[in-house]
Amino acid sequence: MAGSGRMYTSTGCGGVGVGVGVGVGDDSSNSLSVFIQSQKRSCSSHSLDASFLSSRPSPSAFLGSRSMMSFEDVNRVSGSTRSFFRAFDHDENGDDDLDEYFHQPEKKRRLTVNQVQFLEKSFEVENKLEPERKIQLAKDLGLQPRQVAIWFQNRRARWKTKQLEKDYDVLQSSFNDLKNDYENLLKEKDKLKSQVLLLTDKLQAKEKEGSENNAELCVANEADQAALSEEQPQQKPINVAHESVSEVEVEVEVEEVSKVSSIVVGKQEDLSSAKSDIFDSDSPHYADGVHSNSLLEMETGDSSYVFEPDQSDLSQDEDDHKLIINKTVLLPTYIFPKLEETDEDYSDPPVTNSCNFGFPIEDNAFWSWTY
DNA sequence: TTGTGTTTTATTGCCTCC
DNA sequence: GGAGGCAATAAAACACAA
Repeated sequence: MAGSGRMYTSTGCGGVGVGVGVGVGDDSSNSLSVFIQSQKRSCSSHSLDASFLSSRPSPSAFLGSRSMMSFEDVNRVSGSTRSFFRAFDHDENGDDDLDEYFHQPEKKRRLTVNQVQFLEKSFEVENKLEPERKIQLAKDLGLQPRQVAIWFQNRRARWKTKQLEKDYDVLQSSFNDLKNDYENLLKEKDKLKSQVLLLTDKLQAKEKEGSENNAELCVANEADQAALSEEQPQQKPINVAHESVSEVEVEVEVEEVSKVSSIVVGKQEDLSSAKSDIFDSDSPHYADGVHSNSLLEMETGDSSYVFEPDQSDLSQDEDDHKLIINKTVLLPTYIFPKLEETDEDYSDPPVTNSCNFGFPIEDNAFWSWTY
């Protein structure tokens, strides 16, 4: 044992190296040697070991036979007899062993099963030890108060370790869950990304087609305008104005599509950063189903991007002028209704609302990350 | 029986609280 | 300043495979 012991005089414990205290209690007539000799005569080697261990006949523990005998039923249930005390099983040199024992420095001895059970129960009630309880427990168990305090201290340390292991397991499993979610969302994102590219190509093709028609219309309008100007020179040509607006709007639409595309496609970094936010998923930020729309508004600067089922018909069998549609509905209908064509079946989600575009509500985190 | 890893008991030094 | 808690550590006791 390294160094000198810390002396706890106030608790009355002897600590290491206090000296052999023999029978100073109410049953002081029972000297240590008498006690041991009687045990040797009446007990098997095991019970001798048990009784001896339970009463902790260490130099510091033998401060009185009262504490020595106060704890009942001290059979040591488990444990081998490989301990130091096996020496007492040999009758022929028992006295020599006793002398040898008491000239040896203090040895550690484990508490009995019953002592430990008693302490465990007490620990369950309260894991901190007030002085009164410590004294009482020490009395009940035939231990030094200091031993009880040390046991509680070590027990608290073990409890803390176990608790940390539990916490670690919980965190580990929740991390794995979130990791799986994240990987699924990445896959989903890639799918959407390719869809956006496809639709952008489509849109550009339509735009090309539209401008060709516009050119034809312009030629026709010029002829009309010439005829009309002859009749009503003051009147402004309505069709021309209409068509010039159409051109502008087509441009606006293309810009908006690329804008939204970049929002969807260019959010790879956001997903990465969202990784670190995963651990804050309790935040209402991620539970807000409307949040995605709000973010989209912020990105586009247009509060009119409310993705509702669009009544506009963008099919090609309509007049080409139908291409020019209010931008408030054009983009969503170009991009999102096509989701129904994907492998994923969103047609019958478990829970949906008007803000999650038909995605299962639990997938809303995706939108929080993407937008 | 022995070597080795684990558990338990105990010590030490530092810190906080009263 | 003393009491008590905690982290780190030592060392004995114990379990178990070879």
